[in-house]
Amino acid sequence: MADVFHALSSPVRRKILAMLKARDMTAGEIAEQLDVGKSTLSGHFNVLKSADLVTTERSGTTITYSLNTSVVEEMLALVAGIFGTNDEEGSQSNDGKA
Amino acid sequence: MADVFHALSSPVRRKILAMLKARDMTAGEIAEQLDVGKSTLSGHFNVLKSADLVTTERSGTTITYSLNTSVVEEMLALVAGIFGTNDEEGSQSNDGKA
DNA sequence: ACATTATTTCGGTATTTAGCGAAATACAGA
DNA sequence: TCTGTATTTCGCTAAATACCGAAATAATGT
Repeated sequence: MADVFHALSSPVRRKILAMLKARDMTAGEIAEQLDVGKSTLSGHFNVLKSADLVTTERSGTTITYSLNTSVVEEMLALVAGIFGTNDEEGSQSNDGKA
Repeated sequence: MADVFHALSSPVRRKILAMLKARDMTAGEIAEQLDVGKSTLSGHFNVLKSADLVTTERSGTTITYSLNTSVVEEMLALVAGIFGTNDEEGSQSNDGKA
């Protein structure tokens, strides 16, 4: 999952992850602390979910977000892949432009 | 340096890094293999240099790019900081939006 | 000084991203 | 079913990013 990097490239999203590291939180709680609109937050959550960095659990009307620490392993492996000595990155799919 | 993530978020840039892992290359060599314009490549190189992921060395008219593996350590530390158990990330500077 | 080669900067367009507020959806309780 | 609360989706705008080709810059050799 390469777009973990994209997910991590936003300061707002990194902040969300840092908050989630401390404890699970609902979207509303996070929105309050970050003075960013809830709709904007929702977009960030989608990015984080797509990257599999957070998991959600619904409890009534509220949805609680939790950090998915297991993905980090994959990410570190990916980084090690780029900078390490294996030869897997040649198959990283060309961008297919022109 | 947080924008290492931004630098790594582009598939083209990851590919450049993977190529550079194999051997040092000039901008022209990389441009040939990636079928992306040289001017575009130049932009990517700036991003990679800003993130300190590559170093350059001029030899006559050609500039050779090399991978700067030492930055990876910092990056992994940053990742560990977000997902680990220290409490440093609260100080990640608020985005100063509104 | 001129020509050649390598790389970058410049001007431009198209796509993506972040952000907002308002409306829509989802759920639970009365 | 209606109300209230929580979250997401829907236009929309502004800023950033990627891309190109052409022109400019840098370095070297003649």
